[in-house]
Amino acid sequence: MRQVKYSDDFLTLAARLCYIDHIPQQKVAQMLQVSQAKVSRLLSMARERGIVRIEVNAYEPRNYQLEESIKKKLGLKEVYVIKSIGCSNTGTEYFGSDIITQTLQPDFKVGIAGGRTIMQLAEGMLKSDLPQRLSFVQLMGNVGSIPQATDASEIGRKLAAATGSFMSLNTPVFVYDRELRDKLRRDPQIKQVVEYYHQMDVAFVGIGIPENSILSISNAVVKEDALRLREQGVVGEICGRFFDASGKECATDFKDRVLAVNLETLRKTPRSIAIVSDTDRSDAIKAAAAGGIINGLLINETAAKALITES
Amino acid sequence: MRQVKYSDDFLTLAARLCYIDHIPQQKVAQMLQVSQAKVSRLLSMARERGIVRIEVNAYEPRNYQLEESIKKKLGLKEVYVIKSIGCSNTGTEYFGSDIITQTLQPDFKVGIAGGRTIMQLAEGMLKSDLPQRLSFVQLMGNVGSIPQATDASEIGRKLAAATGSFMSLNTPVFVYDRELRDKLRRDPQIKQVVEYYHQMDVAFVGIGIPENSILSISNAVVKEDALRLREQGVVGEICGRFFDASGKECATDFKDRVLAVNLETLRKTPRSIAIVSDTDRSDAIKAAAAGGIINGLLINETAAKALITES
DNA sequence: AATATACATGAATAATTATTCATTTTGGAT
DNA sequence: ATCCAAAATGAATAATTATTCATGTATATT
Repeated sequence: MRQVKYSDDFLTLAARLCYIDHIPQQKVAQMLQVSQAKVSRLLSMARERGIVRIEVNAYEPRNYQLEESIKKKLGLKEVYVIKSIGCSNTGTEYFGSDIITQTLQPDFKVGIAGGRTIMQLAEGMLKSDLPQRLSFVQLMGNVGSIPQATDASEIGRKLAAATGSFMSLNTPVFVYDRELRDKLRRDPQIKQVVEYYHQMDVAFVGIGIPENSILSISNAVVKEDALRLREQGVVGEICGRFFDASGKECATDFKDRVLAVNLETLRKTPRSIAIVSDTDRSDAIKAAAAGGIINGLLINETAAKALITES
Repeated sequence: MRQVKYSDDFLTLAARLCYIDHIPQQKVAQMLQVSQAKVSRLLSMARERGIVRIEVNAYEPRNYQLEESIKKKLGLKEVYVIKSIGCSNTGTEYFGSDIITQTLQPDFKVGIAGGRTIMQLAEGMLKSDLPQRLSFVQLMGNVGSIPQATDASEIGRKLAAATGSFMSLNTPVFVYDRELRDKLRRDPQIKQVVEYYHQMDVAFVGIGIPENSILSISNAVVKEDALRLREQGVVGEICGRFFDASGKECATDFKDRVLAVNLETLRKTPRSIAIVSDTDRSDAIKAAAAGGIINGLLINETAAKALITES
């Protein structure tokens, strides 16, 4: 084992010249008779050893006040409102994912829906330190035959690769008719998944509206469908299940053809958390909360304000 | 006046992402929906506002222990030993200049010799915050007809340009014979300079040896001269004046031809400080101290160790 | 309102910093 | 001593950051 090569004194000198006197590394290199590359390395060592400390005031990503308002108004157990910065919500996923990740514990069984918002959440979670041995389970069938990054299966696979396992639901989200749906539900493999739903510690779902969701984007629900759904009293959608203003699943033509966790199961899951980033979901969120489909919400400030302001 | 455009919160966010999470500015720019240039500016603002603080352990450039040893051994009033770092002494001038500059006060009358070491000192001083209205005076004539950066006149001019004024000694350091020297000394302009010497608050001089000094480098003193000087008891040189081990000026053929402050004047100057960076000057330094030609010393650690170790 | 002025902005670019890679050095282990 | 593996090194290069510059925008002043 080689002894420590560089004295604190030497590192302190390099650090002082670069960080206090703002002398470029090239010149410091001349002064110290080493290469610029080494100065860069010395500085990195100095930071590691704590000779250089870069401190930044704490940034508070959450708007606690709004969180409390929403908790109260919608009767939710947990609400996270992520501050919107600039005109974008890009930072939202960054902090949102981190906050959500911190609420997970090793060996948790985690339900995962599909959609853009959940995908972004997952991407952020992968950058955080995920707990060990998480079990992910796919909450809804796949939206099309061509795998999409927004599919619950894709998202679950990636998460599981980082920590733990993944149980997939190998079906489309909507099948042709009720008969096929029922047959699939009797399949042992599918049954196993559905049983697993009852053991979830937490479920992460997106909230859609007839006109705008991953289903409409992929044309699983087209404009005419949306109109009809609205006529049938639909206010929102979770995992391909459409519900009315009271949070009850509506009797639509999709209801008998959907393969996904059912709303009653979500209602019984200890933590059922909706992840929302759009501002046009206020009514859907309220309905889901009213019906107890969700008891938690991760939302950005802009959407949260819309939620509080409207109605 | 425009109001403050960016909230602390926004700057804190940018700073946090860059400095804590180490996300490159380009990506932070996307997250915040601004250009990378702006992120760079935001960070600069954050540092300015104190939202980001970069702290470095204090670097101590001086070796106080050696300073005390040398003070005691040579009976000097002020000694500054600058730590040597790596194999070079480049950092020495950097810190040495700064320390010396801090001992100067506005309106000081400062004597300046020539030579490489003094030149480097001056270069460093120019980078420091010099006090107002310093008067510099040239302690020795010029070494050649072609202006050199190491000439006292060049050094003084530069310093004066930064703060205050400069009085030059418009003569060669060595003239042809005694008669010419004496005539020059009677010249009113020269006399004025010499009179000024008596008012100096501090003098900065280099210390040479016959074989190695700015005089030998410029061939004003050649190898044969050096040999002869050694035979005549010369141990060191300050401002073209050669002295023996007791610090008394030797009766050499240069003595009658030199145009420079005389050693007696230096002896009476409140602060007469030698700047030394080479290790082969130990005997010369001791002699100058013994004779009271200098009462102060700025030296690097390597040379200081040689000084303490030898004899 | 019209104009001037200072400030703000981002694209392009310059400057700086970090990393890669080929080579050398170092400190053991024979 | 001789060899080996690990670590260190700097030149070249890639990546990142800061600055310049041309243009746009807001504020103040006629």
